[in-house]
Amino acid sequence: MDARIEKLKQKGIVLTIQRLAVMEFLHSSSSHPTAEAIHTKLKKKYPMMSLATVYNTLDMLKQAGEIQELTIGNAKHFDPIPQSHHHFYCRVCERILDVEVCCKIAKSGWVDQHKVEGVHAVFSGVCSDCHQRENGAQ
Amino acid sequence: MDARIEKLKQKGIVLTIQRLAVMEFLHSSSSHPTAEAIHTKLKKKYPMMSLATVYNTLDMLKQAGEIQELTIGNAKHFDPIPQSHHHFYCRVCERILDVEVCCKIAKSGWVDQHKVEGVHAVFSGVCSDCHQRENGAQ
DNA sequence: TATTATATTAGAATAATTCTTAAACAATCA
DNA sequence: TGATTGTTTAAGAATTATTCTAATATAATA
Repeated sequence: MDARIEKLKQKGIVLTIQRLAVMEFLHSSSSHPTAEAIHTKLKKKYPMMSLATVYNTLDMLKQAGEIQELTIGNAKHFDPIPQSHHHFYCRVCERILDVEVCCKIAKSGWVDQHKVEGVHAVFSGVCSDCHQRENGAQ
Repeated sequence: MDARIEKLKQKGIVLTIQRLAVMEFLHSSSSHPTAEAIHTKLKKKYPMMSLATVYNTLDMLKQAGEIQELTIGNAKHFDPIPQSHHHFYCRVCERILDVEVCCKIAKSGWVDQHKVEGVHAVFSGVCSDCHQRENGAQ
């Protein structure tokens, strides 16, 4: 966490309680929360925390290249890992999880004559936790 | 088009001018328009056409499995091909195009111990048209 | 500590989508 | 064909997610 704070300081970004709280929460969570979810959670600890501040902070972190925004389903989710990677949406627990796979097509640089600069895949199905819960006892 | 109309009739769906217009427009367009874009276009031919009707019709077609909804960027786009396939977003012309590739990872059925039921990839970069325009003359 | 610039809050504003309700329409039946 | 019935439409109200506004609070710096 300290390394991240240092990095933001060097970029000339003012560090506030609210900003640190949003950053810390994002990094402690593995399910890629929405702005609303972040606000709901943080309001318990910091009752004055405004939803607008959560949006502002997320936007600032995005601009600074510290996080990325994912549009999955109907909501915007925030991912503390800014590097491009793929995701898995579990239809049972509705969490969004990181997956570590590499798209060979994107790596080649071309798809159907189009020049590829990036790719984001969202897999969907049943995550390992939910699958184990459903089938493990049998 | 007639086959599609027949299919909807068999599903007990009432066919109206508005619904046919939305269907026809979607199938004639290759760039996966938003509800707003469909409405704007159709209003020229049918001035009474309501945006709510466009949304209703798209929702109905989605429920009927005739189209699919794509959330790409900040907007919802509609795709007349309901079968799962992947897309390419061109950052120059901002169109969304179909690409025909197969994800081997999804095909295997598993990713990082999660059970995969589907996958949707969005490639981004410069489409072949724009790339040719930019580099073709050199 | 005083200054200055930036961030925060609360609530207003906006945009996309959905809901509501009376009127219009399509399908069915007599 | 005409009446009936249930469904769809249009217009605008309502809702939801997000962004903007402006006064106050806070952080960094001198």
